[in-house]
Amino acid sequence: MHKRDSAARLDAYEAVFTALAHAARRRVLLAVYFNGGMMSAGEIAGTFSHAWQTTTRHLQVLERAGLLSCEKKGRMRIYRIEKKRLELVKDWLDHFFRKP
Amino acid sequence: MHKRDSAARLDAYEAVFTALAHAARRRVLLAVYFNGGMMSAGEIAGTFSHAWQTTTRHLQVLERAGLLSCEKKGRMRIYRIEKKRLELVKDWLDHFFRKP
DNA sequence: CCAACATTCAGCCGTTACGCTGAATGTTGA
DNA sequence: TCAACATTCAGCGTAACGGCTGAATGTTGG
Repeated sequence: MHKRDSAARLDAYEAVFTALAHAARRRVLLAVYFNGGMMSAGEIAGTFSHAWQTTTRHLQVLERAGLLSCEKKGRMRIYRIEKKRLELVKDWLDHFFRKP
Repeated sequence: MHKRDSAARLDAYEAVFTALAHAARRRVLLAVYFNGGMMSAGEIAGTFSHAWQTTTRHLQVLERAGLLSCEKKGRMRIYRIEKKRLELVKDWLDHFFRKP
């Protein structure tokens, strides 16, 4: 199980850091967070000037990375921020800041 | 000065998150850190299986992002980790974890 | 001075990222 | 039922990324 877990963790790092690499996706996370942690795809797309189809793809990247989860609510999709997943980044950083 | 500072900060985020987006570059930072914070380009390249010219480019990305600094020492180049710059990531994360 | 060495520079090349647009899907309200 | 709406899917072009290789640069020891 060790091997699997650490492999999974490596993939998780990969997904999370890749997701955070784009300014638009970082902005999405901030927007959702400061909107109370939940926002519909349309609201999110509305905060950007580029085509909402483009935002859709960013949302998918964030969801695949586990940084957003989404729930269908009628004809709209509500995205929720997954703060826990952001802690992966914290964990990685702690390699450098942890006291000996 | 406010405008300039915040613009610079945005660029800094961009550079840092982009640099961290690649597993090889994250590995470089960890390697340097656990080697006492300093390592020559050759030593770093030695920890990878791909051509060292490829590592060179990764090192440049990290240096441009301010995550590594480098000092010429004779015929070798010593890279030092810039922990302070890593704190930018911490700062960004704190948006989500700061107590109200 | 010169050969060996440490490293970078320049350019090729296949793959992926990200913007766009034009459908398609699925849901709601009248 | 049907039109309006919210959202995603599929495909296209361009630009960037990351691997490679073949030089070029600069430094050292003998």
